Amino acid sequence: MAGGSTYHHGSLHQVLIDVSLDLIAEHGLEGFSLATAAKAAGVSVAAPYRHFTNKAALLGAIARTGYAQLGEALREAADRHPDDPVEALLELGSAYVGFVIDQPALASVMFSVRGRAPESDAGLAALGVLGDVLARLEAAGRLAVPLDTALRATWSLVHGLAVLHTGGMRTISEEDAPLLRKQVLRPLLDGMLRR
Amino acid sequence: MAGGSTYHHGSLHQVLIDVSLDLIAEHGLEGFSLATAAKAAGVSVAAPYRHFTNKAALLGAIARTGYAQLGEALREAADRHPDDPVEALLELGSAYVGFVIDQPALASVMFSVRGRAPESDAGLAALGVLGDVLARLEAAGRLAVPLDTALRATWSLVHGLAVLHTGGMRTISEEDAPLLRKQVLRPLLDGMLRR
DNA sequence: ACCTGAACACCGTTCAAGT
DNA sequence: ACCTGAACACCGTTCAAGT
Repeated sequence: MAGGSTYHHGSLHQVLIDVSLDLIAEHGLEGFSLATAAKAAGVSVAAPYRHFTNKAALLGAIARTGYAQLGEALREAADRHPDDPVEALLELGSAYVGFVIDQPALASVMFSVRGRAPESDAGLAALGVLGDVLARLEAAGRLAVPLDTALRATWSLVHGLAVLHTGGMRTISEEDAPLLRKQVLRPLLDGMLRR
Repeated sequence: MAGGSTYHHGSLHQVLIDVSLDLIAEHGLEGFSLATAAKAAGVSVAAPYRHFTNKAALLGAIARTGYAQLGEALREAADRHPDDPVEALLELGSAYVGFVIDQPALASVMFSVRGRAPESDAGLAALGVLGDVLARLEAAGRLAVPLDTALRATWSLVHGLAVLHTGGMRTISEEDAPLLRKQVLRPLLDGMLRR
């Protein structure tokens, strides 16, 4: 009772997120339980309910941080080619696939289940980076299809690559990043562009 | 005891598969339990274990039937254009997306979790149809990238379209099948082809 | 957005026992 | 690839009670 008790450590919210990602990395999303997360955080099974309304809310919070990180990664990638939107688009695709491959646990939460995330602000912001690059292409008269179609097509392609990889399908792997660009992203996305 | 007792009805295996798909369609894969499937089939919770080693095995069996159906659908699609592999490829892509959109419960099982299915014979057979069409394109000197790269790229694109749609993202929907072909599949897959 | 302990309903799985 | 009933461990969630 005297002095700085750690009884309320005040950061359980974040601790639960961190600990959950570790557990999901180790046992997969299926094998993840709120009970083990609570135990790993050193609190009772009921404690998480002070910070998240339920298990789905915890996973939703994790997904939102994931989309924030993804958005940052995509923005950095796009900014690497401020005056060449075609290169920026390829960089974006590589970054998307790379993010998912580098953070499979986080990605599994982001991409799991019903409307988990792209509907969140962070999810929309991440997509917005792609939309901006495509808008630049459209402004330059280089889009051969409507902008929103281009967005969905691009997103689908990189999402499919990432998801099949995560699911154990050896699509194009980390070491093959240049191959991914040259043999997949460049030819397919080129098809969407006017020369 | 006399005559045709239905006590052992002998088809519990199939009944469980059917009933499970109904339940998954209604409550999603998350909300699906072996216990409710057993109840819906009119047997005790332990009965399914005579037919499937565990819940994962039941879902695996469902996934395999799904891949068999998908393979059939893809074969039919490809056969619609026996002498035009480019058209066959587009038809294949449409069929893949259409299958997932038409059977979301089945697709959610097929595409869930760890190595559920493409490793199965049925899964490989389904992919084989795509491989055959691409091999015809290669033989005609029309592939601009290696065959296995083309396979993974094509699969990724249609899988991404399907998966984002299932996840609630309005990609290109049922009514937009011609749009899907003209504005997504044709331009992007064209990029993979030599003219 | 405080944490614990106890409780409840539900689920996956096993096992002895019954046809 | 027989089915049931009972049991166990585990999990999500709630709630009264404690700091």
